[in-house]
Amino acid sequence: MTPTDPDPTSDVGTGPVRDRLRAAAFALFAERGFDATTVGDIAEHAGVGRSTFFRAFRSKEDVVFPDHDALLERVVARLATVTPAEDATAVGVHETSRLVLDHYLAEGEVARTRYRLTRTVPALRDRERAGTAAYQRAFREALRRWTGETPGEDLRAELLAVMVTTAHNHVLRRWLRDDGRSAQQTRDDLDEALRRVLAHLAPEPAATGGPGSPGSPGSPGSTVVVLQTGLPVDDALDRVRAALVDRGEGGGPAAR
Amino acid sequence: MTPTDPDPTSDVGTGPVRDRLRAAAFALFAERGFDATTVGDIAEHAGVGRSTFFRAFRSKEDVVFPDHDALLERVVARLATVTPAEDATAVGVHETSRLVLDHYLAEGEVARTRYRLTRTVPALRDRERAGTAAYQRAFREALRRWTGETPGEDLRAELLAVMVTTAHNHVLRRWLRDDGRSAQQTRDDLDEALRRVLAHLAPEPAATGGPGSPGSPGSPGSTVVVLQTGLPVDDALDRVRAALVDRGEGGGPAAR
DNA sequence: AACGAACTGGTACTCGGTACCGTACTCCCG
DNA sequence: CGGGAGTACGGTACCGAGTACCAGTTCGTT
Repeated sequence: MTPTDPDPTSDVGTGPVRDRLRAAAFALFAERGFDATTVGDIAEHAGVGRSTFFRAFRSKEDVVFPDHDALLERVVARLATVTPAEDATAVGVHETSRLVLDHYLAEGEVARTRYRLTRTVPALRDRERAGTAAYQRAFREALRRWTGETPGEDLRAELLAVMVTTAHNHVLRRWLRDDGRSAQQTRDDLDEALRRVLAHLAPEPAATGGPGSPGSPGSPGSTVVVLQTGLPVDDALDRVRAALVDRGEGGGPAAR
Repeated sequence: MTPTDPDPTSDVGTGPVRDRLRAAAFALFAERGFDATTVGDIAEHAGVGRSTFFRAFRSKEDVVFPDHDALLERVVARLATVTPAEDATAVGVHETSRLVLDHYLAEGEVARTRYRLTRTVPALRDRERAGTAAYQRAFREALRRWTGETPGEDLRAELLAVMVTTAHNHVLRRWLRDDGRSAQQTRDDLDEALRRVLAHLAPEPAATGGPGSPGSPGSPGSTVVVLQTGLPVDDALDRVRAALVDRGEGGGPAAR
């Protein structure tokens, strides 16, 4: 009598109906395109009623983005373990990003099909943007816990978060386009891209060296020195010493 | 007889009807909220028919984002003059970003009202994301012309574009939240934020020391060394020397 | 006066999404 | 074996955004 529809806020749920609906949807999308395919078409093609479709998926677009929420939860959970130590933050962000990449790599051709759709249909494009925005938010909040709440530091957390997701998506898209890059090569690409990005983790990387740019002191992190390539080592060390003494600091190279 | 509806692809067009519609829309949005306001309500409240609304605005959301396209065109036009010289790129990006900021500053309370709406309504949130994505694309293409087409350089253009728009939106949002920051202070904030970002314009700042992480060699740029704070200077220099010799490099601190 | 362009209102339609109702099936407990 | 109770499903009705189309009005021009 009293209908007890299960969990309308989540579209998770395994069942043959759900699979048939997804298969029918992708078949019709490939045949007529996304916009020209109505929900009624999909349901009819799967042999179920229209109501059943909306019970299995929250919306028509959700057929294309099935387990996005679950992955996001895993990301948030992983980032929750990030501690305010620089190294831990770096590896935490790195591993979380790797987690997302591996998810899509495991999807294989499914991910590529979805990519082709998102590149074509504006509605799906927007939907994917919302997804990456959710990831950015997760990374930003995690980084904010480390960088603190000072306005200047606040921007840095936002920049780092956006850089991480951009680097990840860049590498991922390259694989999705299928340029013959293997999964392992793609993972290596992510490692290299994130190394470039996470070098900016150190506090105020733009404030080193040149006179007149003091940079924020304190914060139990590290100092970044930018060296030009091609000079003798001893000469380089002299300048490093001068720069360090000038700022009243000392340190040892952090192994990263 | 034969209907000659003007330019359905653009919603630009000045007229008293359009203004009345916008006024009525914002009044109703403030009163009942965006979702609870139907297009029929807006039209009725403005004293026109429902068809007239869709002739003045492409969609219900377009009432909130009126001249977005025009601003984007100005951005693209300004960025088209960016030349492949480092300094010219920096000032070009800087000035373009400033152009966008000034646009919103000139809007005043209108921009703040829109901001409040976009923070509340998910549909408008998505719409704004699409807008920033368009800006990012414009900056990315402009920067790509400078950084070239090599895959590694490609990522750098994307990172810079996303950093620029993020920094811009960061300071803009701070003003939109109305924390008592004046327009001139906000412009200064943008200057400072963009200085931090555009410092990364230099080629390949990311090859870091540390054993086991080789980093990309070559590339006539600079080397970044991360130092932990709190150690004696001499000890630090020993480690720096070891790291440099290990990589077969030398350098001097770059003034940036 | 005639004519056409531009603007407008109204009607009808499509489609995504929601709410609700009734029903068939299954499982479980007495 | 029989009867609730929960669950999954189909069907219907409805709302609102957006589109297509038609018809009336005004205005300027010849």
